[in-house]
Amino acid sequence: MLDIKFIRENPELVKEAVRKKMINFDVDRLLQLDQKRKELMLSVEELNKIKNQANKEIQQAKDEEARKNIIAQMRELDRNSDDKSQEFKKTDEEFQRLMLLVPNVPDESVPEGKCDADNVEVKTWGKIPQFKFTPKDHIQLMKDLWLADFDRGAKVSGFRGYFLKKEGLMLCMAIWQYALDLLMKKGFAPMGAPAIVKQEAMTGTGYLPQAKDEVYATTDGMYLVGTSEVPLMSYHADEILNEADLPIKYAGFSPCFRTEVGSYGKDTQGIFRVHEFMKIEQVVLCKNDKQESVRLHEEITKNAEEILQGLGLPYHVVVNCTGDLGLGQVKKYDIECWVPSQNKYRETHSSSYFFDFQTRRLNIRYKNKEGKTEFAHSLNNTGIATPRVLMPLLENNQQADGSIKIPKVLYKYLNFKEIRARK
RNA sequence: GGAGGGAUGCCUGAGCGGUUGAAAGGGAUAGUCUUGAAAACUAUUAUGGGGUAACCCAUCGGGAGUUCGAAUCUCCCUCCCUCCUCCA
Repeated sequence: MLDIKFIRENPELVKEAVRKKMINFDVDRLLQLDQKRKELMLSVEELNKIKNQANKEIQQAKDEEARKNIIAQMRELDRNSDDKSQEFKKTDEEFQRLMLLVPNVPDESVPEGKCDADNVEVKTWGKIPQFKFTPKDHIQLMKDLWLADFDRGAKVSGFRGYFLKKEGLMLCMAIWQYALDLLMKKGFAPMGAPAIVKQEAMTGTGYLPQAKDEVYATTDGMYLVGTSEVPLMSYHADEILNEADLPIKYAGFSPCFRTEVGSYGKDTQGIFRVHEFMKIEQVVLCKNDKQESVRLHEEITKNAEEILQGLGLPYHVVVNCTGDLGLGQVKKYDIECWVPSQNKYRETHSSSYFFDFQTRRLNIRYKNKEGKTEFAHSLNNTGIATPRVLMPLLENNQQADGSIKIPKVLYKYLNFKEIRARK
C-alpha cells in the first residue's frame, strides 16, 4: 500500500506505474474518492463535535425539562448525521478497497517491458557444461535413478503430483541444511513458519486481493501460503520495532502451495512447477531508507548466488522488467539456473524489495533515533527451493554412465557422493 | 469437539453508563540535588486524522447494536488461559 499523501502529490508517477506494470487501475477515480472521503469525514466530525457538546450539556442540565429539550434537538440532529455517516462509511470502504490495488512505483533502473521475455540479463556465472553424450532431462534421470515417482504422484495427488524417493528426498534435505547453514552464517535467524495463515497475512503481503486465484484456501477460511515470506512478514505485524534491532533477517522454512492457475500447459512434467514444495526464504526488515533497501537487495541476491556457486550450478541474473513485477515490488532480480535439457536458464530464485508497501499493509513500524515511528522497509529472496533446484542440479551433474555427481558442499550432510544407476 | 475465565496505554493493573483518553504502580526521558553514581524530589511520557494555531475528531482485541451518551450493557467474531475430550 502506498501513502495516500504520496499518491495525491505524485499522481503522474502512480499512473506511470500502473501503465508500466500493465495493471488495470484508475488513479483519478481513487483521487476523486479520496477528495469525497475527506469532505465527508469533515462533516461527520463536525456533527460529532456538536453531539459531543450537546451530551455535555445534558449532563449539566439543571432540570428534567432542559434535559428533554436538548435530547429532542439531538434526535433531530441524528437523522441528518446518520445519512452522512452511512455515506462516509460506504465511501471509506470503497477507498480502502482501491488503496489495496494501487501498485508500487518501479525503480528508475527497471527496464520497461511486458513479460519475462523482456527481462534483461545483468550477470552470468559458471560454465555451461558440454556433454560428450546425449544428456537426459531431469525427469528421465529421476525415473532412472528412482529419485521420484511421478505416475503414482499423479495417482495419489493428481496433476503435478509427485513422490520424492530415496536419494531424491535425502538430497533435498541435504540442500536445506546446506542453505540454512550458509544463511545462518550471514546472520539470518532460522524460522519454521506456519503455512496455514489468516487472510490478514495474505493481504498484508500483497497476495490478496490481487492474486486470489493463485492461492489455496482451506474449508475454514484460512489460506495456504505460497512462500514463508507471508507468515514471516506477518510475524511483526502491528509491532513497533527498535531501529537498533534493524535489519532483521530471517531464513524461513516452510512448505509452499501454489495453484498454478494460468500456468496450464507450462512445465507440466517433472518437478519444476508443482503445487507443493519446500522453500528456505530470506526475509529482511530494514529502516526506511532507499539506500539501505538497495544495499540489502544486492546482499540477499549475493547470498542466493553464493548458495548456487557452492552447488556449482551455472546461472545468470536478470533484472525483471516492469511488466514482470508484482504489485508491491520496486525492483526484482530473478536468478535462473542453466537447464541443459531445455538449453536455457530457468528461474530458481526471485529477489525483490518493496520499500514500505508491505509494512504499511501490515503496520510494521520502528522507532527511529529521533523517537519518531516510521514504517520499516521489507525485502525477500529465495534461499533455496526444492525440488525445483534438483532440475538444474541433476541435469548439470549427470555423467556419461547415467550417474549423478553430488556437489562437495553437500558431502557433510549425506552418506553418498554420487547417485548410481539401479539395475 | 464440550464447559468456564479473560483481552484496557511501553509493562503490571483499576475502572458506578456521563469532565475517564482513561486511576495507581513500574519503566523510560529530562531537570533539581551530587565530585560522580544511587536515592529522593519535580516534570514529561499512546496512536492516527484535520487545522498556521487555539483546538477538534477517532481509538480501551475486532465488528454490529441498545442509549441523548458505552472502556462500562447486548450480540457476533478473533485471540489467550483453565478443565474435560481427542491426538502426531
